[in-house]
Amino acid sequence: MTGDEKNFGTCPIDRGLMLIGDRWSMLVLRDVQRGFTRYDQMRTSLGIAPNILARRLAALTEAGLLERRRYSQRPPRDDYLLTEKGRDFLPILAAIGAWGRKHNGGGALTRQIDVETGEPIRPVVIDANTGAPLGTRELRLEYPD
Amino acid sequence: MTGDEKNFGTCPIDRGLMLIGDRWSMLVLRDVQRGFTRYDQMRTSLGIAPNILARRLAALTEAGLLERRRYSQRPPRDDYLLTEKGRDFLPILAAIGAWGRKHNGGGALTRQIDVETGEPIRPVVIDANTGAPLGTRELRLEYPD
DNA sequence: CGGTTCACTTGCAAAATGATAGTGACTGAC
DNA sequence: GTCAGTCACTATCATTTTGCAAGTGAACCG
Repeated sequence: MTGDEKNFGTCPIDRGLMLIGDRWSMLVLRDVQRGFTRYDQMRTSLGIAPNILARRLAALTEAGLLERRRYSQRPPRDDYLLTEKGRDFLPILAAIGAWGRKHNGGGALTRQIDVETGEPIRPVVIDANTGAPLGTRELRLEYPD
Repeated sequence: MTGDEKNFGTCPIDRGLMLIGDRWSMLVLRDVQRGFTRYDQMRTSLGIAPNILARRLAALTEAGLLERRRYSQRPPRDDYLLTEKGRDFLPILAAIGAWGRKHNGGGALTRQIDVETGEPIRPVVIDANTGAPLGTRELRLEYPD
């Protein structure tokens, strides 16, 4: 370990970012979660250029985070739904949101409320093995053979 | 709520992504966590163009996730350290890594090991109020007044 | 048949990214 | 003291991506 070797390809973070490593993709996912599943809803909600949105939707569909579904035969119209892969990413968006609220959160911001308790959620990343929040215990990197 | 209003500015995810919404920034943060705190270590580790790395480091420093520290007077050399804001983001990188491993994880990948238990960590985002993993309970969005 | 909605596509300008070469401060070796 | 070498960039230019504005085509509604 000299500190200057490439580890492209073996890093799971990199693998994740290959599929959604840009701002618009994440915001599209957020919109779909909110129920803005149609092209025009997203376009007006995000204020994104139409060609860019079309490309992002195609990329996210290609990457398997979204799938197109025909929700109306007449007129023929599709919307975009989260796949399991896409739904699995939503907790990360919530964590980014919590971080954004803490560190860049001037003014009133939207919150996610747990319907049952009525309380705003407070997303925290823990290690499922120990139950401890990440950042509270010492970690070490292990490289593959 | 008709489904087509703009909520730019009140979304905490958006606020978060304003500060680190791109691939290189996240990979730089990852490298700093690994102990690659110097310019040339990151450049060779990431395979990034020098001008791009310089710009990312400046942006991350400007955004308050990194800070420059003079670690040698002769020759004068700086490295980049995580601020609290930057350290707070690391659990999110771990969560992205877990997602990348699950959904785009062919081949052997690096892992983070809990030093005390010797086990690989399994990052999960929970709601600190209920302790339940996100995605297991129903949520609702609340908009600010 | 004319107007409207939805979901884009096309064409072009602007901005970001990336490759390559070069610069300047310094060190350490001869 | 000069000379190769390291480190941390900057400068220049090509390529790629993004973004805006306008247009297109299918379908429906009156």
